[in-house]
Amino acid sequence: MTAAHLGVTVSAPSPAAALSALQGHGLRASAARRLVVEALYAAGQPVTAEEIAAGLGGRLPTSDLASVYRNLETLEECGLVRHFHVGHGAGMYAPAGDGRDYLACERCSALRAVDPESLAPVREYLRRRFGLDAGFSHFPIVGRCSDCVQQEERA
Amino acid sequence: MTAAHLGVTVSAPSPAAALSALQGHGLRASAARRLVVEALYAAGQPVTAEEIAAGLGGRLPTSDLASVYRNLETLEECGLVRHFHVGHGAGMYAPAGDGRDYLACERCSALRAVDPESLAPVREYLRRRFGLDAGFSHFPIVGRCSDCVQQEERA
DNA sequence: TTAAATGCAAAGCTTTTGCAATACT
DNA sequence: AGTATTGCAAAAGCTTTGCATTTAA
Repeated sequence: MTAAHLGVTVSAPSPAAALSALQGHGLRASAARRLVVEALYAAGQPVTAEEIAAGLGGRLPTSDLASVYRNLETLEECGLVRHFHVGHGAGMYAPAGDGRDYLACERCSALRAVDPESLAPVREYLRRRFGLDAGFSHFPIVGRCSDCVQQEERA
Repeated sequence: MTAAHLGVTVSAPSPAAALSALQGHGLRASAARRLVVEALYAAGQPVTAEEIAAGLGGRLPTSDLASVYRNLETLEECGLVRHFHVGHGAGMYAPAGDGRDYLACERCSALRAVDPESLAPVREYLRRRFGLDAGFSHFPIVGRCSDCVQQEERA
């Protein structure tokens, strides 16, 4: 059972801290891993494995996509990374413990970061009414964002 | 712009009615289409394209998977079928206008049908607080069902 | 030194597409 | 008859896996 499977989240405040944490788990801080970690922090928002492998579009060195996936999985098992799924596209990855939840637009794919506390009433309602424990961290709420709703009203 | 794209839902009460509706759209009621429609109604719950193509595991004739996908799309464009996505797996298809929403368990994959009205407070909250128009019909709410929560508490 | 990690290639899974053959109207 | 639809095969998009080679500790 891994950290991620236990729901443990290790809030690493920086790439260096994340790599130290990795080594604390007996894992190596390889170049490929450094790249993944740096990309996640540099992006400032959730990114896909593909974007990481591409060095965030040139800002960082590139890496092999399969290795990126393997390293994201490793980092997630250590509680340093989390990922979630939105719509049909590729999975989105972010540093764990970023203290954010996301709302996704199914039309324009926009991601809106929100305070997890602001979803507490929803979680509470679902728990009480259905016994459903919805975290929204792995499968965020998907809908149409206000911009898209307005656009559709005009049309 | 198709019926489905307009958000129009044509509640066909039976396979025969659905096929009539199809013909009303100038489309043909082919054998392959009949199979898809009958499978959707016979299943009584959302099913995957693969399950339809397999004739619901022997209960019905089989069909080509690519044709099933094409026919599901056609039916959806006529407002006769809807589909939604749960977790990582394949898309789930059901007759449109079944008057149900679903809650999904991310652990055991169970689908729980609920009265759409029972999610109104959640929709209302999301709309007011975030301007998010969440229908939950294409991307249902995902969480851990009560059974799985209990199991985890014991462990 | 040596086990962990990488890079490449190939495969898996769901869904889509091209196209000649078929079947509905 | 004429066109919508089918079935098959191939490909696309995301992710995982096998394996020989490299590299961190």
